[in-house]
Amino acid sequence: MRTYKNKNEQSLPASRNTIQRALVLDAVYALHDHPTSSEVYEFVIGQHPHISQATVYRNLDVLAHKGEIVRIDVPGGATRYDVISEPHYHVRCKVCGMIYDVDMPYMDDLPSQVKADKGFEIEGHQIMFSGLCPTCSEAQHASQN
Amino acid sequence: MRTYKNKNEQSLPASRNTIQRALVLDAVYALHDHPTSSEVYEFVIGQHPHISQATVYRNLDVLAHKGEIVRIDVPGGATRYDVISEPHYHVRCKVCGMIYDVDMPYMDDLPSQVKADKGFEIEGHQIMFSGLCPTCSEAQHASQN
DNA sequence: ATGACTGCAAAGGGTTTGCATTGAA
DNA sequence: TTCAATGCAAACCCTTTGCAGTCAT
Repeated sequence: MRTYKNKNEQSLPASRNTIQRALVLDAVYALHDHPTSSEVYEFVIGQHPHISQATVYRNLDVLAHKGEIVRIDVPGGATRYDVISEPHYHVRCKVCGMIYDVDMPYMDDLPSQVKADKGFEIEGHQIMFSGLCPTCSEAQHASQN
Repeated sequence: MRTYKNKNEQSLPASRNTIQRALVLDAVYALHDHPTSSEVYEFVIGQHPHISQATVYRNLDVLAHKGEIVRIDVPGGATRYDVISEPHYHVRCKVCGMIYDVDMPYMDDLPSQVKADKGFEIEGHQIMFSGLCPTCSEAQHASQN
């Protein structure tokens, strides 16, 4: 079972190493493909049947705030989580909603290209491409006879 | 009252010019600052008290599909709508959730920079910056004594 | 006359919250 | 001993849907 580490102890309340939290962290690593909160829940249920959904959601949130995992807020869809890795962008299939990583250099300097005329302090950015995944693209062509 | 025009008649069912639809279109133009669905609803209620929420939501969807307005799916927040304009990017204030336009060139060629090794057909992209708006930034500094 | 559109209310998906209890430190 | 974390259920926000009645064409 993955050991829990608190990277940002300064600003966050003391945390405890509970079985539930470790299982949630494990699940995100085990599922690795941007699981949604409920996919994490379903996975954890398999190992710890009495865990409640609220605990899973709370722990995903706590782990994301601590920097143990990354939260991906999906426009118009369920929140997904990812393991820590190099910053990168995502594509979302319009049809099935699946999220994939995109092979493209990360633009660290993008925020600096924004003319901050309004006094907005820009901290980060996300790029979400949209399109058709190979599976759905195929299905669509097939259904057109 | 704004006149309703159907730009994509080929693929969509015949549509009718109802008072409700015109009011919804008007509201998006009147509010102009990326109103959420419910902000549009609240606005329209002022002029047509008996309109139902479902009608407003349905019309926003219809108008977006017809290309009369633009839908902005906000990660982790309510859907917003915008008038038609040049494609552009947005910043979202982490604290108040308000969306602002960003003054930065639109990168038409961005999808072409993605290595389409997986057979993904990329059609579009959205960039959402995140940060602190001037108002919330000020409030935060003030609260730190 | 037809069927797109409306209003209403109910249901839906995803997430959060209140609260009494438990358990890691 | 303490208070962060848990489990449960209910509440929450935003959105969609079913359906009978309406009205633009």
